[in-house]
Amino acid sequence: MEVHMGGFSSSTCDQRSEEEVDVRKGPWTFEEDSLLMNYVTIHGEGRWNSVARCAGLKRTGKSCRLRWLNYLRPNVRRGNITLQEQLMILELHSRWGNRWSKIAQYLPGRTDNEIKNYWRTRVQKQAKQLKCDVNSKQFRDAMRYVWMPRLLERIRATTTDSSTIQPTSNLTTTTESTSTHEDKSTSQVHHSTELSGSSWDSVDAHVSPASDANLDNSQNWSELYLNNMSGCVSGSWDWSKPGLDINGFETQNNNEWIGSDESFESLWNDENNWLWQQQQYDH
DNA sequence: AAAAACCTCAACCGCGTGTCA
DNA sequence: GTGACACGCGGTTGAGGTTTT
Repeated sequence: MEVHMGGFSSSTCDQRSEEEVDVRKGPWTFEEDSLLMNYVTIHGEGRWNSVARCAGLKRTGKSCRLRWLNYLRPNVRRGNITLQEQLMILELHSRWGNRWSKIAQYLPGRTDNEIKNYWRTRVQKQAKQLKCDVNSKQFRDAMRYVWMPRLLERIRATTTDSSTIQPTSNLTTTTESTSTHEDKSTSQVHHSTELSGSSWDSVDAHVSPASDANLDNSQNWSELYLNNMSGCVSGSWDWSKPGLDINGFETQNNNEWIGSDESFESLWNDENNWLWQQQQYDH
């Protein structure tokens, strides 16, 4: 379906749209990237079908939009998902499910596509290895009471300034009282995962998505979030709160993103062992 | 060294929603 | 109110890279 809308309607655009018949698919070339980058830099985002035509690209508007958002857009973060980001993904997914774009709002520079891929390749793989559904209570509990506390500990270990992260004592206790304590797990997990649609909306109203303007605040932003998370996974988090109170994060000082990815793989290996042992124990 | 299996992630697709004439 | 179109989202695919056998 070829669309001829207003927007960037110049004579050259009109001419091109008449000539255009074939649409390119597949990986983008350097030349295409350059064309799109230059055009959007000058004219701005939006009207993607027009962008495709006027920039001289034989691509669909959709394809241009996706390429821009996931790759060319400034401040796109690439590379391994950090421990902090993993933790946030787990937590936010427990609240919102597969609302990737929503989750991505709280991970500056990360795209919904990246988060979605992370979830599918890493998290769902874990569930598969445990032979349980990713949405099952068993797996959710494992995430909340084993995996997330472990992540927090890892984060603490890699954080030079530990003053903003709570002591591990809480976490250790939590880890030791994992899914064998059914009642405790149940009450908390249910609070986090069985919110009604309207509750979700009220959560939205209390949380400020990270914007391009505060990308550089990511360290303190994540640290403050993690402070909340420490309470959350250790059981001291008050689930009756309407949402994450992270509005203030946006006013924090600028700092580099903390943590490293060096223990990323070992974390997963550790986690495999933890979860596997947990499952064996439960059985 | 080569083949097979597995993993990652960029990109596509279909659908729902918003906007505008 | 309705239709056409743009946009955004989530699910899915498959090429290419990596690891295992």
